[in-house]
Amino acid sequence: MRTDRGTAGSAGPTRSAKWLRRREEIVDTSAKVFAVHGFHGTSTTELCEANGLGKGALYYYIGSKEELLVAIHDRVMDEVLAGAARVAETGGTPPEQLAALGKELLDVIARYPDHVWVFLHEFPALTGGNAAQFRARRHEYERAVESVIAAGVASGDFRDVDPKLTSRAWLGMHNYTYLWLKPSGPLTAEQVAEKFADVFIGGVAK
Amino acid sequence: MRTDRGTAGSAGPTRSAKWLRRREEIVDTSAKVFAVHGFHGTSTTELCEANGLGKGALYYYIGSKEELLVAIHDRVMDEVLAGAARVAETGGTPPEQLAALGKELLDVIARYPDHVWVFLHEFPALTGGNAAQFRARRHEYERAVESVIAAGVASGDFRDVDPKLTSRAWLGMHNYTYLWLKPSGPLTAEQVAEKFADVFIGGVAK
DNA sequence: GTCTATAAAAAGATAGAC
DNA sequence: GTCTATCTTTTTATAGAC
Repeated sequence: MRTDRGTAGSAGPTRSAKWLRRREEIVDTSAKVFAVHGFHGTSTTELCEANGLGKGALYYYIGSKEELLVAIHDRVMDEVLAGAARVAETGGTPPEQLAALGKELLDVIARYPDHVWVFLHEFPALTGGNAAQFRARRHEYERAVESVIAAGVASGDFRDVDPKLTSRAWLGMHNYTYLWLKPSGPLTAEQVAEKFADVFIGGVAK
Repeated sequence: MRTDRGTAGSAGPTRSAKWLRRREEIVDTSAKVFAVHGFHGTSTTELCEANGLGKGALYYYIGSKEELLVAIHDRVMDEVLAGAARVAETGGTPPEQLAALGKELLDVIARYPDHVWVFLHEFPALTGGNAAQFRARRHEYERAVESVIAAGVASGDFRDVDPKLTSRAWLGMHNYTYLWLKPSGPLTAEQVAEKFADVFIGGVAK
């Protein structure tokens, strides 16, 4: 499930476990800086300072600044899609699945606040194939949400709402928590997800 | 209600109506470019091309690139706060007021898609006093939404929900439409607002 | 008002020593 | 692996002609 583009995929040279670990650290630290100053607003010099490295050392781990952005996006999409897969595997009624999707999504947002911030703000900075691959994965997730809502309409659990429009409402409500949801609380991701499910599922219920 | 910082406020020189009109045009055109490439991702050279001006001419209308960003944020906040003021003036029950707030907000998002995109993505690029003033106005609006929800709880129209958390859910659902709501449709802002009100108000109703 | 030319600083990325 | 020095390009902004 985890993507490997730009790390140790079959295209590039094989790297040591130590190199891979250090690279992960660099990605996570850089996400924090990008979340504050933005992708284009962050210089490679700033990245070097944040990571405690010189230019040469930084570029020993990355091929370009954009590669960091790709890794951050992949991290988020890996986690989000894994959550959706767990929900699909567990099954349950459409209302149960929608509630479970909310819990999984807010869990990712709370665990990776910086990565998610970057993901939601800087995706237009991805270029070429990187942008295309990201769009495809984001679309895949959004379609999964839409499907659960459509299933709820079909089962009679939900009113006859428009699945696309309603999934967009649901996504907005949940994604927007990136602005204030923190792992430190006061509310946990699970508590927020439950309150959101009360409102949203109550609002679409027959 | 309209702010004047950086245009023809009492601090700077008085400008002709023609100069002010041209400046507004430049702000609107620049919003379009910022919405695509981001604030830091857009060079002044790009802004010159988009506006059909040379460097010298562009800087005849603006003091700095950030001044454009301020004007874009002010445009959005002016419109959003004016909408909230209209709702407060009209009055009505809390559910009616919340529905009216949704209509007003989506109307702004549909009429100023580029400005709103910039507003939601690039507000961290504002510096110093510009950032502080923006945060205050955004906060003022969010408190207005929160108050209507608190009033609904007090009146018994809504369940005993947490006004802060619930206002955040509402804001997310509505603000997130910036990604897909267009003046060209297929759905109008008003139609979307009605569907959203059905879900949200139904979900918090007693 | 708008232009061209240019200043002065900062950007992303690389080279080569250690 | 990490450093310093540097290359090349691009950046924001200004000067001064017209």
